[in-house]
Amino acid sequence: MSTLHNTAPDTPAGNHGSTGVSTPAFSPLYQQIKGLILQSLEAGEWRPGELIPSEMELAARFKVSQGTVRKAIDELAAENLVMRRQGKGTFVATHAAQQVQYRFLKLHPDAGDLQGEGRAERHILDCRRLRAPAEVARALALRTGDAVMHVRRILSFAGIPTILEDIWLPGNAFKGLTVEQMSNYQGPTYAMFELDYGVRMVRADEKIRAVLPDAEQAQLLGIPSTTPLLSVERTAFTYNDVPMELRRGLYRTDTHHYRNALN
Amino acid sequence: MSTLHNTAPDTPAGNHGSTGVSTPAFSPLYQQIKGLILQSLEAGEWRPGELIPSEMELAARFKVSQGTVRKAIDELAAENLVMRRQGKGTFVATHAAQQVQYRFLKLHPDAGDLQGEGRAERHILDCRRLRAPAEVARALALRTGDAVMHVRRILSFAGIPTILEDIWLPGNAFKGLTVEQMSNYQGPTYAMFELDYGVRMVRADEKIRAVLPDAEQAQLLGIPSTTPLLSVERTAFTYNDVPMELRRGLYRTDTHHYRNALN
DNA sequence: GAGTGGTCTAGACCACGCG
DNA sequence: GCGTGGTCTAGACCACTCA
Repeated sequence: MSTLHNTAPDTPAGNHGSTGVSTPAFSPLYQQIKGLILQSLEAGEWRPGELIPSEMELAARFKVSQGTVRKAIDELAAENLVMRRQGKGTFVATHAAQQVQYRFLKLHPDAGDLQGEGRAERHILDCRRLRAPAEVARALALRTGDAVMHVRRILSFAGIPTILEDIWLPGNAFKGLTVEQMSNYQGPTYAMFELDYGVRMVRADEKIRAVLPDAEQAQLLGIPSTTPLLSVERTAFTYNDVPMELRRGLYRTDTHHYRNALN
Repeated sequence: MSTLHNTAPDTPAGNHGSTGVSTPAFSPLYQQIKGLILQSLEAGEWRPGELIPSEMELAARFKVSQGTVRKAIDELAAENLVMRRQGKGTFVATHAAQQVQYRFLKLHPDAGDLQGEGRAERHILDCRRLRAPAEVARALALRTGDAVMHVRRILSFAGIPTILEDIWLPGNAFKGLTVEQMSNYQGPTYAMFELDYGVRMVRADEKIRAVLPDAEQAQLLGIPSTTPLLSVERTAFTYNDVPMELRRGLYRTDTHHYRNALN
């Protein structure tokens, strides 16, 4: 029963690696519990949108107090991996959830507090399997030449083409992705990834630059190639910091802006 | 002793406004404690960088358990208003702290993992008092024509002018700001604001666009006016969401990029 | 009314920093 | 060795949801 306590005399559970100790690496119980819950999430024991066991149940399963499970879940909730709802339970987070749709999209219309404003219309230009260029392979932790899926699409708001996006996905995980799939699914693309491919994007990094479009890009967006655009290069990760998507967006910022909250 | 408990029969402390009740507005004890600590922070009872009373002391002061104070401080720490250090105590956050310097600056060199890389050299172009244009007044919650301080400066990295920045500050709070002050202070400008004006920036919002510089801007940065730049418009707030700075930066993104973490 | 998350308490013990 | 924040527990009660 004490395999988790690293204060236990014989079977400490901390990271007592057999390697030369460089860090004490004390890990509190609730962190270990968090790790176990995380494993279950990765393994798909509970799927996106589903209810996970109650705090009491988990406490019983792991032989710790409710408070300890609570603190573990607190952190998972802070990282948007689960969502708590008082009176109902704790749910596995999903991009399909109404409250957090388009969580990663930071482009907002300048005026419109009418953020509903009619969701983006998507126009898929291309969707094909190809060999990963060096840069894409690096971002996705693949080898150059490995199979990747590539999607190119345009997002329009109120009929105005606003975002030109290139998306690269690991070929293995996204085998068989089609234009129809990208077009027809209602709601966030990331929700479709969860549903159809069991891949849940958990966090992302973005690198932002100001650029001028080349002739093709300008033409696709219907703007002169002297209009400066935001280049947003996003790497999205699943559990365990595994990169699962590289996305390069060109954003028009004459009617929209990228909004960021600094804390 | 029970003025804080809104479960107390007679003197509930919740937001029982005399206005028509639209929200139950139940507010847990730890939130109320957080509010009280916040008041002390605003009032300057403890100054940036200073140690605040221990959890036990605060628990005694507010007549609650340590755990409740703890949860209040947890939230303050999560919002970067205080910093905990095990074994030492809890400190009022400051932009002068080594660990969080330039917390709001998201522009990073492309290659240099050498993030030390020699801090920015500042070149102050201008610093004068003037009457607030409409747009500035709106952002700072002033009236058009109210006095504001305006600073224009260039930040260079490795000798290359990279950021052209215009800063507007409320004239009242920043009376007497000089070029020398802006130039001479070593370390973050926000740390100087804390030290010399008792104004601590707590959070900020940024609106980002891609733009082309006008002739003057291009000349100041030493680039052709066909080079697209990042326009970063920041509103920074002190306690209580009071806006205290409007800043408009033009960032070169040929050698640097704006980095953002999406959670 | 039963079940879930949320709050609050009191007490014990641990890890850390410093004199 | 003391004081600080950090962890863990056990138990009571509150707020919310739903049948």
